Amino acid sequence: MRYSKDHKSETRARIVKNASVLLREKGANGIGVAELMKEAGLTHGGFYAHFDTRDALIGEAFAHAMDQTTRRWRKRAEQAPEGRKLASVVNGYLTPEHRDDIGNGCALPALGAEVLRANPKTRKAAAIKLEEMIEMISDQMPGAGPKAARRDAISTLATMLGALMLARMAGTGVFSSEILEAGRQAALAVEAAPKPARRRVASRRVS
Amino acid sequence: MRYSKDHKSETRARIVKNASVLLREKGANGIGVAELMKEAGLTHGGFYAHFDTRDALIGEAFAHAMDQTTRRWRKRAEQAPEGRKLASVVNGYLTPEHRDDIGNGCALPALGAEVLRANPKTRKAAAIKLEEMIEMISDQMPGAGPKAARRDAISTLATMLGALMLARMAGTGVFSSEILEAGRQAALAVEAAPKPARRRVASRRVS
DNA sequence: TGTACATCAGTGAACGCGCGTTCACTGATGTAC
DNA sequence: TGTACATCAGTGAACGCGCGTTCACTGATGTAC
Repeated sequence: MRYSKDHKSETRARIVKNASVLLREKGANGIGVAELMKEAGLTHGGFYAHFDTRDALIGEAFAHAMDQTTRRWRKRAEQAPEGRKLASVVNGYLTPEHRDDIGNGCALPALGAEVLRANPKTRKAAAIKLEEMIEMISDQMPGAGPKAARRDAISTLATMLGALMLARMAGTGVFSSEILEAGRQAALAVEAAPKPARRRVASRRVS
Repeated sequence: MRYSKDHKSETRARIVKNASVLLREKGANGIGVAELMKEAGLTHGGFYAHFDTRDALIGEAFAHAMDQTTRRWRKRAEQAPEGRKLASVVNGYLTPEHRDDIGNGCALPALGAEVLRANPKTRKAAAIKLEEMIEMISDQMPGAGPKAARRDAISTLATMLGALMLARMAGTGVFSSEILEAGRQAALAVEAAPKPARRRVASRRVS
């Protein structure tokens, strides 16, 4: 072989990694093959030696972004002392730094709406990875049973993701900081609260 | 005039309204001028008699979607009995019907990520409309002072928006329903809880 | 060891298509007289 | 009332540009002998 043994697979991995950042920043329709290859130090023609279509790369970039997100949470939880694991994830999530770094940040707020417009295979893969994320958070949820832990993991994740999105929409000023803070308090309250038996909510009323 | 007195302004309003639906469904890069005009029963050439550029319409469509969302919440709150106003908004929000109707649904989950990529004027307008939304929810928040009401309004909105996004990512099955239910419980718990003085959360730790 | 050939990651010109935008034109209806 | 003209929302052909994709080619290096 003309290059190092796995030169090609390394190039491919680099393209996917770069694409997952650009995907989060600009959305699936915002990134072009030429730009992607340039980012990897190559020219556009070589793209099809690595991927069948642009869409195939997009799918891989989605998966990469979600896996990266889960991996980051897991690492953060592992490094935190017992009883502070979930708080560590939440506090690392709702920060100005994360708010301002969409490309390297959580896949959910950046790609949640995008993934719905992707092809069925990509959507299915994303749903499975979302399951994994919830399980990961659920594992860090203190007290109560596994059922309550899962339910709280879902709502905590929803609050985190929602607060980050709102904070981004609010810009970078005090309004945005206020949102981050409110989100942190709510997310941390779930685990911190000495839970009274949570009463069942009245049956849903559809408008 | 050849047509009814405000025929042109009605046509214009129709284009904006249709665009705001398509915008939520397909994203800003997913809708073309020709498609938009066809939707309004016209041909593409007439577009520029109504808008300077495609981007100008996108901006108006963003604003329309957000205003429509706020208006819907306000109406729902007004129709609910005292003490059930926020619950009415939450219960109308986290439903399978809303989950499955992105085009006519809340602007936040559909456009939150999109708006960040829009031009500064549109972003600024969105931030102001987000303020209005939070105030609207805050007005329905029972108990506590105005400061706590605002904080709770923000976190409730974050949970609602986040849960709807997660539910959409999860598809339409039991996993998705589970997310809607967990989100509803968490959002309703904020107002339902006989709030003990909520302790301040320990200082933020940035990772 | 040296030489001819094979391999293949990457190059860059070219193609076709979609889309935003322009523009000369249409035709229905209001207005002037 | 009737006729000529003005207005203007909407039409549809055309243009230019960007982008996904194709393809013949390059050139560096491994392999056969």
